[in-house]
Amino acid sequence: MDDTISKLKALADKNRLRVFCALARHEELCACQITELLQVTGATASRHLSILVTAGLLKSRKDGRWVLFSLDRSGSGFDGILQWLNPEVRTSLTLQNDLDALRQIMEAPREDLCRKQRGEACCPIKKEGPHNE
Amino acid sequence: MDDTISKLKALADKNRLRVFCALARHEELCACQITELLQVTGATASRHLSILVTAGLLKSRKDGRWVLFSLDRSGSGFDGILQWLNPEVRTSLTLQNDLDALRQIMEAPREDLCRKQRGEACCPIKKEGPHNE
DNA sequence: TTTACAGTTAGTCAAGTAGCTAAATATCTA
DNA sequence: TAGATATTTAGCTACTTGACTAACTGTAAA
Repeated sequence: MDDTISKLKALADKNRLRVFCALARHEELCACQITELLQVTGATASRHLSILVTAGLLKSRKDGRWVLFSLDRSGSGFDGILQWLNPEVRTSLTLQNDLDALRQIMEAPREDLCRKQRGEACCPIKKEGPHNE
Repeated sequence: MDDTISKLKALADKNRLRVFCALARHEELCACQITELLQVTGATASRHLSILVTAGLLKSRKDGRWVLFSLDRSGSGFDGILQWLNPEVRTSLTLQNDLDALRQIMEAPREDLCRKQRGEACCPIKKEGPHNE
């Protein structure tokens, strides 16, 4: 039961749900891409990611100096989660905007993306747009 | 999306998850039965119930001086939630114990149950048992 | 072997939340 | 109507959590 509650808690946060849904559409994303998507500090993104990994919802692998995250589909009840959330991904404006943003984030090489993440904004990501729901 | 997060937040609490799972097996329960199940004050139970109702997971109806709660199956993605949680209900010791406790709680008439909920314990509910998981 | 940089961990703060008691709001019964 | 009782609301306290900055740990390139 504690396991289930961990999963629910992990998903019961807007930023973490955004990450999870983004990974339902993109096989793998690195930490800096997720940081860029959420528009939070790298530390904050890292914390969210570790919560999702600990809950058994994501898994990660190292690739040189990058860490790549993806859904961990092995967990029990995982299909139920996806079945529940899939309509959400299709209809939520926030999540749709995320997919648009991700498309642009992934166009830039990761090196460029991360270059000045702890300085000024680096990437010409179109912000704004219909974002209320 | 906020709607989904509300549901996730509502379920991401042990006591509320217990209530939800109890109602997945018993069509209707009144507030005092749930209070007895959770072993918290009536005020605390009421708070949890209102969170579940606000999230659209439960609905309630008045029956005289009692308020009866049941699952609100009309919400989008509700089946996904149940599909996710069903294995949990079958395997969690806590939830199995809850079902045992409920059987006894429902044997007593509600009047007896509630009579001294704000005094000493009223009902011979067998506590203890295998409760670790 | 420096230097740069991707990512994590530690520490802090503000906001949110679960529990309680006490008080308020129905509803039934004598 | 008065009193008992079922539930909710209000107010408090302790704990949790999401955000940040700063410091630390790898890894890769100059």
